[in-house]
Amino acid sequence: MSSSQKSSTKEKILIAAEHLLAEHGFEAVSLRDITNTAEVNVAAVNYHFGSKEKLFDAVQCRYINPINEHRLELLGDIAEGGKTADVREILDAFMRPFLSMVTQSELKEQMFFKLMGRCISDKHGDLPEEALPLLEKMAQAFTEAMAKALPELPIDQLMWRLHYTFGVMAHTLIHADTLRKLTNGVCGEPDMETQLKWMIDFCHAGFINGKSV
Amino acid sequence: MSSSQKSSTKEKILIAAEHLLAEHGFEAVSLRDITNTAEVNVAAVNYHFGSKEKLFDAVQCRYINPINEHRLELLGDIAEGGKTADVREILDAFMRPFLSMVTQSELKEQMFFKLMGRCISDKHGDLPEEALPLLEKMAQAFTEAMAKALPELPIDQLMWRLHYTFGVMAHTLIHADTLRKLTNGVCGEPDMETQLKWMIDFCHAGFINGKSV
DNA sequence: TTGTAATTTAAGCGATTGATTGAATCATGT
DNA sequence: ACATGATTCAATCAATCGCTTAAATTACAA
Repeated sequence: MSSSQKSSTKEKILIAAEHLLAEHGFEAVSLRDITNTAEVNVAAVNYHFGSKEKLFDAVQCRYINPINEHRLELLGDIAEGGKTADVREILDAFMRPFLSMVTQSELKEQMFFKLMGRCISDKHGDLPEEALPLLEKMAQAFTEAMAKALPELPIDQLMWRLHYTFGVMAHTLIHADTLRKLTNGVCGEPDMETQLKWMIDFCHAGFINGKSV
Repeated sequence: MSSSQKSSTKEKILIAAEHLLAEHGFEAVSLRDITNTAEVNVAAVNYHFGSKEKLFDAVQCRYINPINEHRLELLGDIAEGGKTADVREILDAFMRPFLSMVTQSELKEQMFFKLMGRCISDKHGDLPEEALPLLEKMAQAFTEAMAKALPELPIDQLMWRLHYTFGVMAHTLIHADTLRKLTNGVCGEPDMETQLKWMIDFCHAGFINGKSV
């Protein structure tokens, strides 16, 4: 029963897939790459998941759905009683669940970030069906909260800025180590909390854009 | 001699590859996808380019190198005589060459943006060798210019903010139409100049982050 | 026109892809 | 011990992958 006792074939596949998809992306990994890493038979994937595509869906849903639930939960907390949430609080509620989730996953920090970044950027955005309803609900809730916090900002600009925020997160998650290599380490190794603060600072400034907080 | 007269096999391949790579990404397109679209023989790719990988390199270099040259040129203009360039000017010099290039390419606007975005995000950053020296020169020049414009900003934070700026651009380029679909058109259809201004506004605010301009 | 090089073509190479099969093995309850 | 269902296995499928070959075709200079 204990998960640490021995991992089932299904979990071994999931874990191997997570690592390989994070490292090489969704298009570049074959079933045999995964089953060799997981040290299981090729047929096990189709037995346990039905197809390669459904395995990928499972990998994505494993973290995306809990993260979006956590986002809605945090947003609900800061907006309780109908009070208007602060822009910074909203951005924090949007980004922080990634950091909470990384401690729960069995993936190394960087691996987890890259995997999440790929869920956003790879496969030109076709997330699994099981993730879409919650995702849209989350997107709508954050759009509304942000519109309430910035009532003067036109809705189209607001949406594009949310889009930019998504871009900052995705690019940072995927290419963090690329930046480290490119700059010979000058960019430092900020811990997760610092990384989060910097991203929120950047996007917060971009959202309020000169106006007073 | 005239390019409009008839396109050579080599150019037909390049054009087909540009469209398909923009639409589906670098990992998901096969040689036969390209040659079928271009209406040429499969062997033509290896005859004219040497390999699939070198064809992809050629597709990327076709626009990336001129864009980076244009960036350095614009940055040189605004920093001439040793004067310190403004943050907004630097961001403009960084982003604008994309817009200048789209009018020169034979690709539709959205296609071109998606292709450029994929050059940044796909293949976990392994750009062709022929593009790297100029890219690094450009990156260093913009880092220095930005450091001069924001002397109080620690170098590591500055680099991360440049990284965020890259993310805003890449994500916007690739997923512009995704946003349009997701929001049922509420996000509008801003023209290129507006799109550029909005991105620069967002990143500019993120860079100066509350400090006076 | 003839000779030579450049280009295009159809056919096929070995390797790998996702998926399937039926038999072997394992686990579990009676 | 036996039966039953769940799981794993080696073997193999057709399809597609990037790439190569040798012959046919074209372009062009002498």
